[in-house]
Amino acid sequence: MKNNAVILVVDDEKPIRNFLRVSLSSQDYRVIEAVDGRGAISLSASHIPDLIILDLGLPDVDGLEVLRELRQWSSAPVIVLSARDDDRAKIDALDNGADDYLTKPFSVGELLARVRVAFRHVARTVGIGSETETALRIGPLHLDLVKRKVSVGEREIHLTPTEYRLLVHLAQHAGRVLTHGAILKHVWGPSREGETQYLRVFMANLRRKIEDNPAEPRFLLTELGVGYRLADQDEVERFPGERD
Amino acid sequence: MKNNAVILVVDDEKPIRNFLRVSLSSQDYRVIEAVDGRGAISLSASHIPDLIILDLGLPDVDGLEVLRELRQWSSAPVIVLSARDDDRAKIDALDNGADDYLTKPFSVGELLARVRVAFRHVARTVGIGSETETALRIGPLHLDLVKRKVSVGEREIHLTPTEYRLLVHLAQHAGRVLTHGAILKHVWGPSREGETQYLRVFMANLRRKIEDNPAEPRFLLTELGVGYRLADQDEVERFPGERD
DNA sequence: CGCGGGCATAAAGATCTCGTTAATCTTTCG
DNA sequence: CGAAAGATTAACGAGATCTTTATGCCCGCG
Repeated sequence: MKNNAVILVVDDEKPIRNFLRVSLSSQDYRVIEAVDGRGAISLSASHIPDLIILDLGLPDVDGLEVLRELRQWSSAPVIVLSARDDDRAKIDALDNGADDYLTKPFSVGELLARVRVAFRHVARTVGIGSETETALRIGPLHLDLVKRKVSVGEREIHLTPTEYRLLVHLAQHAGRVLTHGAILKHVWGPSREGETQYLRVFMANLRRKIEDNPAEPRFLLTELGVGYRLADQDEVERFPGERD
Repeated sequence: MKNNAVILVVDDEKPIRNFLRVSLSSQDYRVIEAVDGRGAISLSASHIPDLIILDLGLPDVDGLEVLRELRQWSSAPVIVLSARDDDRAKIDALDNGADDYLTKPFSVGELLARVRVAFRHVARTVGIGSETETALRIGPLHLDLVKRKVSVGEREIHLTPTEYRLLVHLAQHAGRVLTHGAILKHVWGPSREGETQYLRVFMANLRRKIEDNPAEPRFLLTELGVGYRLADQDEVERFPGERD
């Protein structure tokens, strides 16, 4: 299966954008592009990229400002590119929410390696003890965050990008109730907070795909008037009937 | 505020170790040191550092080998230092489990900033996985505010949004008498203050759900002419008939 | 002994929320 | 370019929840 991760490239220089697009696409990343700060913010809000590559030298807004703005609601990793090689610039960027800092000119190989590191971090979830896992399991439901694959028991499930983001978000907070607003903000971006109807449609779709009996969900539970909750391990195990 | 994180510095050159020790200690990190690969592995195993700063040019073992070894069982972030500035070296290190790569000579400020980034990543992953303490317990009555779950003994109780708000409000003031007006204002908003009858209906519903014998409540006590009170720990532990 | 205030409970609407379907755009991909 | 997949929007029935009303109980007081 393809790597459906979406990467937002923010740079005002066309050659660099082209260069990055080609390099990233060749690794099966999906690339979207912005040429300035405002575009970066609005694209982030509308497309919810999984990673952002941000040139600090933007024509309209200060790159750091973009970074701070993004960090208000997005937790996607940000790799900063910059021509400036001085300490101050690096420290400022890193302390304002950047996850990495690369000085131009940089090599594609290094950039791709650092992108892989960033995704490794995202996929990292705490498992038993101090071991880290790149997968989530709730009873027979299994999410592989690296391969972006979902399965119930032995059955592999195909999810659309939005469905996947939604399920991962729920799974990372398994057992907890998430309000409609919180889910919408994280999965659809801050502009769609309030569009509860989206959520209902997607929950219905998800249930159809991962529940044996969508009318009586075992995993995707409704908290009426509040939001949704993915059952945690204990809850799922109480219902016999399927091996895992 | 003390920062008790333990950082393992692995470098064969004493001046660099000294330099790092001073820089890191000044930020209240606790520093332990190893001069070669074998020492690094054994110190990691015995002291379980929270972060590792690893020079790749070690006298005994190849740095990459150390990295791979560590990654078998440790998930502590590793920041690699190296004199080599070529792509191949960086990519190899990053793909073998390093979280960051700094070329010597580097600035303290940048190193510290990258250390902060690494800890930010750790904090995020453990934050999600760890259990939170926000729970209230009054005898067998248990409220988990994070999961939004209520149980009496082993029995889970389903509450409607309003019932839940009401119970939480009472529980947060367990043992104290709350007037009708105060409860109404908090749970329904200021406009409904005065509608005491609401409250009676909801108290009856709550009692039916959480009391063994709603006619002789153990938890939800009526203060005649004043308001209601949730029994505190001590009261509940006595036998129901024994009050007063 | 009857009365009235404060309370508990039940039950009948009224209202809100959810799940589902289906139609319509939009984007992706061959 | 056309087909297919995915996202958005609108509509509606079913069910849960909230509000309102009605009724009966307990108890102190005249």
